[in-house]
Amino acid sequence: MPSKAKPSRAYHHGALRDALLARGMHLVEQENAPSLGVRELARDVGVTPMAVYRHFPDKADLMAAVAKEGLDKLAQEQAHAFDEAGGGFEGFIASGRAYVRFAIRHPMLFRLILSHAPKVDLLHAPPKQTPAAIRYLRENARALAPKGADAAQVKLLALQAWAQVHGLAMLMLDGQVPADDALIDAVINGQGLRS
Amino acid sequence: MPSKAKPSRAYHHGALRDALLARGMHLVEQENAPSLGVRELARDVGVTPMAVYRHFPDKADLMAAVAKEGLDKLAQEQAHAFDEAGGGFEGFIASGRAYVRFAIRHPMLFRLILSHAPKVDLLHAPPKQTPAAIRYLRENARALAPKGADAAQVKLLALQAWAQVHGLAMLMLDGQVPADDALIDAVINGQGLRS
DNA sequence: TGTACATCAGTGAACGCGCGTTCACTGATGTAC
DNA sequence: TGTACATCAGTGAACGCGCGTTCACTGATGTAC
Repeated sequence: MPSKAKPSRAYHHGALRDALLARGMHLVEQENAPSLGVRELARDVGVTPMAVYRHFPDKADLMAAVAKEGLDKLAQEQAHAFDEAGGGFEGFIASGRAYVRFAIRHPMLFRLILSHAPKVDLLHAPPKQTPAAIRYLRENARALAPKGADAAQVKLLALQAWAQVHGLAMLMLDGQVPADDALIDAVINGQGLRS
Repeated sequence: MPSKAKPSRAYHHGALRDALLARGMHLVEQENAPSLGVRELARDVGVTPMAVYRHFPDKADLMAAVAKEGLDKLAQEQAHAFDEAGGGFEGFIASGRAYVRFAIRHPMLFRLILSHAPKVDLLHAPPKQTPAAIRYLRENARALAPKGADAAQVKLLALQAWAQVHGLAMLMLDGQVPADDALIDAVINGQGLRS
């Protein structure tokens, strides 16, 4: 009883959409290729390339969806690191370290997030429109800003912190700086190296 | 008098190599595509794709050559900004600003430099092996480090400065932060925004 | 409860594209005798 | 000084690949009467 033609409708109710996103996340977390392909993803899920187009208008839209999930995951990991460190300044440092480590562990996803996630004007966008990761960064900056700092100063502090960890992450991703945990700590908390 | 077959040997003595590099730089400075293609470059220079392979073993080697030139150019612009600002701390700030502006003005070249230029371990490589841009960064850090700082602390300071400006550059390139001159200054010199 | 039919998520084949790279070649240049 | 020849920088055509996307279709599912 050979089944030449596979039965269609293996997924119901947008379940294939979920599967595409889940496998997409998985691939993008594991690989370090320049980009995730529509055909590649379809192959991985076990479906025709065209099936993807039932759920996403085009490749860019699919990428944006994966990037959004990735951004949420990054925010979660940062929040977790913050809590585990007991919050406060130590928590802030820990969340920065989590950011860099996330980038190193998932280079392709990290780049995807930066290139495809919704752009946010950190300095002017209202809180409602910012993704969790950014809102989180801002809140931390506000809590740690010197007393009497105005809103603009807080936002600038947040941006400086972001630029610092982001730059370190990118330099390590591009192999310009060794991806060394001790080095991450040293750069982020500003203390000199012990060696 | 139609000339069907173009005369070969239009370039002499590695002149085509120079032309390829020059036009490659030009293209890579102007465009913002993900990558420069062998065929694209050959087309631009007015030569068969295969002619490129007389001078470069493969695409990666060609890219590395362009990246190296780009890195030198970046270093020159930084040095120029440093001198124009009168050196010292102001010069250091100015060279950081020049770094970010270079990235914004030449996104593709900047990315190419980061991905294809020779990797350098900023913290451990001997000066002879470091490109001018990195040596320059180190010298600045040394000059500005607090008195009594040891070598490791100076190198860490250099890395922190690099991460700061590099992160800002990347965030602006990816559209996560507006590419605003006032913002660059504010982030780099650490003062609060005036607005 | 049974039947007719619209919906819609999938298939399978193909298009057109540009890429990096290979192969065999051509014809001008420089050199040795 | 003239001729024979090796060198070598280019040409032109083709290969094989994977991509995003189109088109026409099929067949199972859910719904209305």
